[in-house]
Amino acid sequence: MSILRSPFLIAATERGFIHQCTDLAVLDARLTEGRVTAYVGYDCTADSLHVGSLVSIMLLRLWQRYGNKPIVLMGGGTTRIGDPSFRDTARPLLDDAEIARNMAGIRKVFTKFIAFGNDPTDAVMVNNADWLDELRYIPLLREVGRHFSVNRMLTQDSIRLRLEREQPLSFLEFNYPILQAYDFVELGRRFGCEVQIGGSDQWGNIVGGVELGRRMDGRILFGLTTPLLTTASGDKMGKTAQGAVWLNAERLSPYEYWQFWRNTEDADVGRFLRLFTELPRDAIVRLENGDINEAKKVLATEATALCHGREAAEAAAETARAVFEEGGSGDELPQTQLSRDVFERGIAAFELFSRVGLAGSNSEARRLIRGGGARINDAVVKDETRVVRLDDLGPSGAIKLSAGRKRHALVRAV
RNA sequence: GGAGGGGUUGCCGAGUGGUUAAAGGCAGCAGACUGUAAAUCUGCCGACGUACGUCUUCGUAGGUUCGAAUCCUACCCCCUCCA
Repeated sequence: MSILRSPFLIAATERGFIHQCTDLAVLDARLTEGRVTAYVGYDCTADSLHVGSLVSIMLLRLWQRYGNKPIVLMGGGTTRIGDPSFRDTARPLLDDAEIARNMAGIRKVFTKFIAFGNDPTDAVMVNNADWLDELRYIPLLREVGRHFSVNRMLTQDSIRLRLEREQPLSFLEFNYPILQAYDFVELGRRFGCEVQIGGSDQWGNIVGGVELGRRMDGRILFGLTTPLLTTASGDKMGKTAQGAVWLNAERLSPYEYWQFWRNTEDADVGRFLRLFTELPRDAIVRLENGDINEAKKVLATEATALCHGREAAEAAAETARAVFEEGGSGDELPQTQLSRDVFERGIAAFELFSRVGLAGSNSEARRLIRGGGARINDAVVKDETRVVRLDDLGPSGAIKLSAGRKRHALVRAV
């Protein structure tokens, strides 16, 4: 990584986006010549993406900001196969309806981060089902399959580890890398796409595409991978109390998203500011050298603004301030509405916690309360059968429930 | 098709007739300490029930037994080797 000249690669490197590149020097030269097209592919395994995908999304955004063209590839076809990379078990087979539904959800995420349209640097979104579905078997084997060495495929880490652990690998899954490689070739032909961006776990698949492009079309293609995101303590990033950190507001509210970033480990703050916000370098350096908790708030608000809009981010920040710094409450807390007669009749505390989702079951709610972790209107609940009634409603007409110090929710009677 | 090995609670992994809702580890939740951080310590960690308790779970379906994750039968799935 000596002397980079292209502004994009300089910025990407500086901000920590680059893990590996098939040929950094040549790509750098290529980027100084003019606009280049790159793609990232996403399989439609869920109806939203989560922060694990965010690094590549942010890199694609950076790519666009520096005057290059992004392609977002929806894996409508490859999702029907399932990427076996670094997994011990096959993905559950999704039917076409689910894939379509998931694709619609993922699409929404991208419009927040990438500008689509018809200008030269506007992004386009394509679906690999458009070409993969039409492939015929024998021609595919003859034109594409002959370029792949099974020996080599078996030695790729992404596959080898599965075999070494004696976990089943179906022929269906084994074909995934071939189809992903073919995607790259196809995008080269259709859009002049020269670069594939992906997570470091995609390295093998990406290199497969680069080589296939050279063999089939004599094209020079590039692969660029982003680092796998782990926290400073070594955990895979993106897990929270409720599960994955989704980018879709329907699955994870902006407030909860903000909270996720607010709880970043100290040691990760600088790294995350570079990757997940667009603050200039000197601003980040200033934050790093200042109050770490203030820096986390900035990180949370900036990252949330990119994903959910500035307004939602400010609202989340304000609620967080009210809740955590004043011990109060705020509009952005998760809210549940229960019918008024529930409170007229009275509802046991454990049931209430379970109903609003602060506990996964009545039993879990009981344990939470027995362990002293539950509070109603900031008062510790000592008896799990304590009955909650209308007069527990505060002046705002809501009851504030807390599970632990960080998880809060509001209940309203309607 | 043949031979051998294996399928245990979110994951890994003990357990070969009762005291086993099932060791241990990881993950998770809560408490303490803090700073909505990390590390550490403590408790919890199938469901339902105020509780004595009840129900469901050890690939599936039957069976033996007072009693089975543990024994028997059939079936399904996975791995390895052979054909």
